[in-house]
Amino acid sequence: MGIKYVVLDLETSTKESYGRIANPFDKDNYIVSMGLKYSNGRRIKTHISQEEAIPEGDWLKGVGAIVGINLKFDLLYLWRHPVLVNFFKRGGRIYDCQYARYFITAQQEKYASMDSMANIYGLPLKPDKIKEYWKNGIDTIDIPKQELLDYLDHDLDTTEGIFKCVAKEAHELGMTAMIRERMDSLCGNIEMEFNGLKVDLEVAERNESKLRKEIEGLYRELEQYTPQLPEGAEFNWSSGRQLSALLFGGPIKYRTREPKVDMDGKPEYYKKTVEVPALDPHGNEVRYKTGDKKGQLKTKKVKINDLDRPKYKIAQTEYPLKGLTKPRKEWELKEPGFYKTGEDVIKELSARGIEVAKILAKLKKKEKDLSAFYSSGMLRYAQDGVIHHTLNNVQTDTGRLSSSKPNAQQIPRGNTSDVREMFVSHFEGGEVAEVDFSSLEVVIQAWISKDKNMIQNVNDGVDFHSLRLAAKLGEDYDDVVRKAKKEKDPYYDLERTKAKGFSFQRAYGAGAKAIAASTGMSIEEVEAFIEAENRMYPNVEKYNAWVARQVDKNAVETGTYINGVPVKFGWHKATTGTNARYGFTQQEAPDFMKDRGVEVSFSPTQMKNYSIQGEAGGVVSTAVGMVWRKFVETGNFNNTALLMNTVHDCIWISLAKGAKEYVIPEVEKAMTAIPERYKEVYGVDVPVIFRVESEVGPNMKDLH
DNA sequence: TGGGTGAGCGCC
DNA sequence: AAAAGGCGCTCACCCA
Repeated sequence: MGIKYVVLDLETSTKESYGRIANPFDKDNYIVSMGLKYSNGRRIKTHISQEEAIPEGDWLKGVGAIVGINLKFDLLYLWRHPVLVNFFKRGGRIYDCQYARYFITAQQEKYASMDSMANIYGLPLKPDKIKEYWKNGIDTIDIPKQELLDYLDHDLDTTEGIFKCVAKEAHELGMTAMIRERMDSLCGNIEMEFNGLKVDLEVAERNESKLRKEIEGLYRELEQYTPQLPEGAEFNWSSGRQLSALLFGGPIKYRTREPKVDMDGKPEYYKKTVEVPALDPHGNEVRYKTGDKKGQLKTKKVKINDLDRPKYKIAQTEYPLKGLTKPRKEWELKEPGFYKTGEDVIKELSARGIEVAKILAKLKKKEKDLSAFYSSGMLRYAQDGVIHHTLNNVQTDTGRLSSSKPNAQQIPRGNTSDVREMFVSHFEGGEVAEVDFSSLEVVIQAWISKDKNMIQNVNDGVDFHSLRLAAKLGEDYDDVVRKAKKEKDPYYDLERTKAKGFSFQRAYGAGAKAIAASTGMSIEEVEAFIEAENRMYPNVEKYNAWVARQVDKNAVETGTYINGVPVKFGWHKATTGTNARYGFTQQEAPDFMKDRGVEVSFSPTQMKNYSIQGEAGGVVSTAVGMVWRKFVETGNFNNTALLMNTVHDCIWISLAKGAKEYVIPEVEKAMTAIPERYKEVYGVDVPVIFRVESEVGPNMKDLH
């Protein structure tokens, strides 16, 4: 008879490094105590002071699932332990109560703690005493053994209690299957963090110094444009406000150090202590008459002004600049008199023929790369040439992952910078790969809206940008594709690019005005696109309206207020069979709504977007889970491949030489098997096809 | 000096 | 008629 589950909890040393508390990748951290509570009631507790921290033998024998809270933390300490590896190999699963709680609350409860959940479910809270030890900087190892083990017992019992409550709630909400899928995906994420991103430090260093030289060159070009400022002020090209003043006129604020003077106008100094001869009342030196120091000069200590260290005061001074051109009104910042100096603004100024703007455009991109992605940024997380990023699984409103310390989901794309060149294979002479879902958001939009035409178009593999253009122009799709893509007819090429901009923003729920503003199209032109879109895919609008109705129907007051009006929270369920939920909190209404007496409202753009983003996240999550299982089953393809990262619609893999031949097809097979998987897990028919594109290369920049 | 905020920008 | 979605990081700037 198998054991249904075991509750797992570790107490570890708590050294923080590389942005991680109790960093599992730090050689100095270790397991102090390990607790296991099996569903049959048996317990195992260890303590490093008396035995091995990890029990002997197969402590997961016959176990179905490991239960815990924020299991990623504990499992990273045990990730390559043979007992755990074998457990997964024979189909073992995990159940992270924090992750489950996140989903049953429509992603509203992020990082739910044991205490917060114990509170909700009426279970005993953690004893404060142990927390006090940690708070006072006591190492885990120095906490009295029995106290720590009692604490561990408490955690095991409470976790088990929480598990039962969360699982019950999930079941009642029809979310058991979805949560089960997500747990395999979480394992995939743990594997990715464990392996991390492998960095070629030589390439990193080379590219960084190249970038520094380029930036220096651009600064030299900027010199002739640097305004003359008074003594003590230095113009800072990376300050938005100073740039605004240079371009559009305004004050340069700067600090000066001025000598501090006393009430009489005399300069003040820091004091120093000196020894001076002690004098008798007549002003003569005094010598010791007896004792060890007999005959020596008597001295005393006095404080005098240290003339080397005058006191300064910091004064805030302003110097006005005339400006080079007129700003647009819409560029104005909250702080009056200052204007945006971002990419869009710089672009327009370049178009106006302002030379300095052209240099600035290049400089900004390079400075961003340097500060965010090289030694002062992302690269400082490299531990022995590996960046162990954190994939946050309980962070977003939509159920997507986020990444931090560092954020490995915002590394510049290969065509815009060299940053990706430093990311290489974990295997000597190996390769890296990125496998993407093709146009995932459009596929999901078609699926969740159940729009027949859109589904048809997705499955036919049409070029949506050309199709949208064709619909707008009232021309034949095939003609447009030919002219825009094959013949590269300048007009059609440009128009298709515009349609592309439209597509992305439409997926985010943007309105005509916003799309017009950012694409440079006229409002009429955008509206023509929207009309064509609504004619082609009528169900999308219907779906959006349905979402809004559901959210309204499920709305309850939150207990908070905006301008005295109660704020509501509403939600809707996914239409894909996952039973995922998407939650929305009312926000302060825009002015035109307020004019009609509406103070707070749900954001239509959020309501249009969350389920697209979230269900896409669900698909990727399922894929990561399946792919991870394949890696487990094959022992990382006999140790020739490693999962590295995932970025919303793709998976990154490290490959040994030659491994792509057998690894990539398996990954593609798993990712394109979403319909079969959803049928099996949720019992639903998925109407859309999932396509993937794989790219392989020596590094993440040069992929083909 | 350290925390919070806004702007800007990297990814999807 | 009317609302451009989700993240995390760095910098400048302000304030305590």
